[in-house]
Amino acid sequence: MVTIADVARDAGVSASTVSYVLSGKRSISADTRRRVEASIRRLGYHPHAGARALASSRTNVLALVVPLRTDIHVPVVMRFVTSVVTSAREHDHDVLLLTNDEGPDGLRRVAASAIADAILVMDVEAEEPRIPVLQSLLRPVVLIGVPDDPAELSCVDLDFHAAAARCVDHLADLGHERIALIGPSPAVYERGTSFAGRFLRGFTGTARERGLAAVAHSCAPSYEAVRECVDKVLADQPDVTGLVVHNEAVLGTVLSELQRRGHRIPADLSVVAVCPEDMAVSYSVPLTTVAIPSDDVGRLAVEMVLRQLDGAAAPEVRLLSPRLSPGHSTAPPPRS
Amino acid sequence: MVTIADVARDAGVSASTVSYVLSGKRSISADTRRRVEASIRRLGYHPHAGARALASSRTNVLALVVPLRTDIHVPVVMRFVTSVVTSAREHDHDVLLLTNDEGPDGLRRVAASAIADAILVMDVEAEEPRIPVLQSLLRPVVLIGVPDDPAELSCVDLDFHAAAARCVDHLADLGHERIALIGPSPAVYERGTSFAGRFLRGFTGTARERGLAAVAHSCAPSYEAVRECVDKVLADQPDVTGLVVHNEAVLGTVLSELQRRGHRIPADLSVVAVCPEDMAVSYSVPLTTVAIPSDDVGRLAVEMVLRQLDGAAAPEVRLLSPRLSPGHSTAPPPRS
DNA sequence: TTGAAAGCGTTACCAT
DNA sequence: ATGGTAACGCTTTCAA
Repeated sequence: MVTIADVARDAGVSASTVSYVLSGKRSISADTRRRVEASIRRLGYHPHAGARALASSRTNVLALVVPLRTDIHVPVVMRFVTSVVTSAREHDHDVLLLTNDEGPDGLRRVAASAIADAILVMDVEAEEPRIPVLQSLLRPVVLIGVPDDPAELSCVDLDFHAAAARCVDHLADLGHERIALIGPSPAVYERGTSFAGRFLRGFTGTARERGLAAVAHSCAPSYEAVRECVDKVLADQPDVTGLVVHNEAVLGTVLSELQRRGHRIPADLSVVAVCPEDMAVSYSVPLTTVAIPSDDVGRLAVEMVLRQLDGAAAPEVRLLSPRLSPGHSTAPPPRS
Repeated sequence: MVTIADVARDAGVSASTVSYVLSGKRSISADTRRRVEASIRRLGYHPHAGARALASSRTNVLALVVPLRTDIHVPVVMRFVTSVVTSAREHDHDVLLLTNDEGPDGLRRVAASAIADAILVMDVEAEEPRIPVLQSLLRPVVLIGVPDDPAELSCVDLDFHAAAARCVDHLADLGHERIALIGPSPAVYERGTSFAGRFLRGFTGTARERGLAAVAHSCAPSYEAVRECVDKVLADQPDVTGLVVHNEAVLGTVLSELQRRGHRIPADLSVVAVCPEDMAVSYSVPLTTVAIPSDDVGRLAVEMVLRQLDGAAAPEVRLLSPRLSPGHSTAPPPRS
């Protein structure tokens, strides 16, 4: 193994000088810097991560807790993961993948063993049970999602309440009076997943404010569930003209099913989808969309947690404003 | 921070004894062991990962290189990832998530910095360009997928050639004479993804052996592509009675599209799907399936790499035998 | 069965 | 602007 001592010898300087060249924590003469950098390249030197961690109490690793649940839409999860990994690498950090099956002990282990410097948590619930553990870790934490009581933990997410409002407003502005929401799987609501409740409240609240008749149903990701759900929507809201779909997993199936039943989009029925931007393009009709900005959220999560590590930031809650991109799936309601 | 010295003092033993209690590398009297373990629990001691890595040159971390591509089906990728993480934890290892955007340097960095002990690589191509780097790392590597020339690297995957043969045999045994394959996205073939070519060769080869007329088409994951692909299949093989779908992303769309066009499954057309087991259950017809055993593959990958780390194993190529689970989507062909 | 002590490769403080 | 040298917390050899 090539060590810092090898580089130092090769460059004719001391080990500490090599270290300082690498960290930039003190000024180095141009000449010395060049020689050291040349030696580093020539020898193919890479600092030993463990030694570094031991000496500096910094691992340059971020732990990311991902959900293993099957009721959450995997492609969406993966977008967040990708964004976090990419952003982390841009800041010279690596990402350790954690799941929840170890429970609180897993978090304690990672934090106490100094395997990672900080923790990012996905799949946050309204009454997030992990908050006490996370607070006890003495390490920066960022939740991707916003619990009812963040309790001094940083959070970042799309403002799902505003996102729902945006959807409803869009439909209301077009003149729709009877609208419906197809939301996430019942399982997602049942365990109180934070974004689902926030969106639902935004939907019903705004509908009430705008004087619209509104119904909401959850929908499991199976063909039968979609059919039942569409049945229920049409039963509860017989002359529905506006539909909000906040469920990436069933979006395609919902659209086919509606078309199968003879509803033309948007002539008979306007549809607004809530999903990552690039997901909305793969359907026959270009959808009117409120985007889930997974890239921004992931990047912000990383930046927030790194700022905390630098001691330069207090915990904060960041809700990203929704943006609605008009497509061809919404139009004024049909005159009846 | 609680150190091994704290535990040693608390238990009235030396630090080395605590270390040996933890590692089990020498015998400890029952009494000492109890006292040490009690102290560990009471103080909440967790060994410092960096210190450990430095002293033992073992990080207990496995690096996993995942594809960021969008042409590969994300839920399938995630199943492998999940399986790897779970298995790794069962063997007291953590998983570091790597992507390919750093290129070969990323692999060198991770290996040379001793951030991870070994590397698992997903999304393997037939002419895998990463093989030279991987060989140069001096660390155990397991490829999840099999390149044309593994060159002394360990590999594990479903035997896709045999899997295709199994599909064709099943249809041939039922009496089908004209069959078709809907394979992965063109992009997957173009970059020579290992499993795609192996499956395709198994398909055409076995069809020839069995004397069946066979056509094969790739299919991008969009509604239009599916329609075109189905068109092409029906044009090239007008009286097709057996269809193999090796493309999780379009499976549902293909089924709907066929039904929309009046093909009853399996009365008019038998369909065999190649996909993870649990994916096959979410359709209206329970599908005849050749399962992609992501759990087994991920677990084996971890076990193989750990065995190499223990020095107890040479590189090996493991191809898992396919298993066909009969569903209600295949039947004898209609009499014409 | 246990203890003492020498590393492991960095960082960062104290000098100069 | 640079060098020397204690840490950092653990593993493992050598001794007893």
